[in-house]
Amino acid sequence: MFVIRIVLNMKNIIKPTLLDFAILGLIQNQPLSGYRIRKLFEQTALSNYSSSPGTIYPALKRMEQLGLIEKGVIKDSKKSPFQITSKGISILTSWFVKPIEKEDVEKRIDELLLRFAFMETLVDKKQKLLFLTTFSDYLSRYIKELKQHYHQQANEMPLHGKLALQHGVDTAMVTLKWCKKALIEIN
Amino acid sequence: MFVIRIVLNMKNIIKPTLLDFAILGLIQNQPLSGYRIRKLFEQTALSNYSSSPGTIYPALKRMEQLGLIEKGVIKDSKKSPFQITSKGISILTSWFVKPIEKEDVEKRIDELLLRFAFMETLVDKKQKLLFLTTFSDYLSRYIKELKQHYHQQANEMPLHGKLALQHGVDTAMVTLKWCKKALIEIN
DNA sequence: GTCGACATGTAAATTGTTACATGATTTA
DNA sequence: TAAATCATGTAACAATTTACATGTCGAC
Repeated sequence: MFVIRIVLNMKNIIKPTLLDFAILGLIQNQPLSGYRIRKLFEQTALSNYSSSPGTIYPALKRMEQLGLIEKGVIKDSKKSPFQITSKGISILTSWFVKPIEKEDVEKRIDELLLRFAFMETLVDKKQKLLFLTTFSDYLSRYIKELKQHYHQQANEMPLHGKLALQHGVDTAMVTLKWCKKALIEIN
Repeated sequence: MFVIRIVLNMKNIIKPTLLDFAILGLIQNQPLSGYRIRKLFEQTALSNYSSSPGTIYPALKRMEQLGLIEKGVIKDSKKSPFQITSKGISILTSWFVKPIEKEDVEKRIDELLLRFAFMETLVDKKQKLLFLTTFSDYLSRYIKELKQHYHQQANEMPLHGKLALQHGVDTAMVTLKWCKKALIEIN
């Protein structure tokens, strides 16, 4: 039996990776060369993202082809660092304001933190507050779930399992506290 | 110019992925089918690891070929869940007792927690204590570094940058506290 | 007898890692 | 002038995601 597979590879749907967003976030304010980006990734430790050339340079090429970044020319210099395009800004902004989901809070805290870290200039105060309150709400619910799970299962769980789960609760709680703090600072 | 590239693809050096270790950890005590493993990954939420069939089944095949797991046969049942082999146990154990490095604490906390969560039965108390104390030590140093970084750079940092960094400090500190608690519980 | 859960897989595309390779410029 | 750092890439490989595909079994 023959199956004709129609691939809907819509080129207008751009789905950058976390690494792509991290790069976009870094260059949103000032142009940076691939090398500078790598160094920032190494140093700031904010990132789990690899800074190896085999990661950064292909990513830059990819994003240039997608029109998210472009090579800028600097007078009196042979350097041509990458700068963000308006398309890049719009993609980055829509990442910032994308509604937070349950799963984000349970599995992708890092991504949420990255979004927050870079959203300073591109979104307004209202959006920032919405981000933090939604984040808080999902965190509260998640913590409740974890605690419930703990109390129901604690008897049958091995010690190390309990402790690992406890770590999950602890970090979720401290993140919740952090949200409250951040809400105050933003105001 | 011709270059003869000698590829040292030593087959005796097995480097399982985190997903592999998570699976090994799950089946170390009881055999599980691929499906059961997937469900556990979905439910326990302990894991960021994907539970899609395209992830789990190839991983199981890989590990079976490496001799880390094998299909066990259950009487009165057509099911043949995977069980860990002695080779699997030894690989898993050496992962547990692998010395913790600075980078692990700074970038791979998740992996450390996973190691801890599964090491209960396969390593002795001394190793567990060593694990936690080393973890603590690196965490303390890391927190010091982060705080130093914060105080040096805080003036020039944008608000969101400061807050994100603060979150890093907060979670590192809560993890340190967790280590102390766990040390007491283990004793 | 259909729906949902159980159960296991494959294929293509994408991503990321590791290792190699090269050359310019600065600094000691 | 040698070493270190700046700077940019490629190639081979390994791993993951997404989507497709199939079949069984029990419940209602």
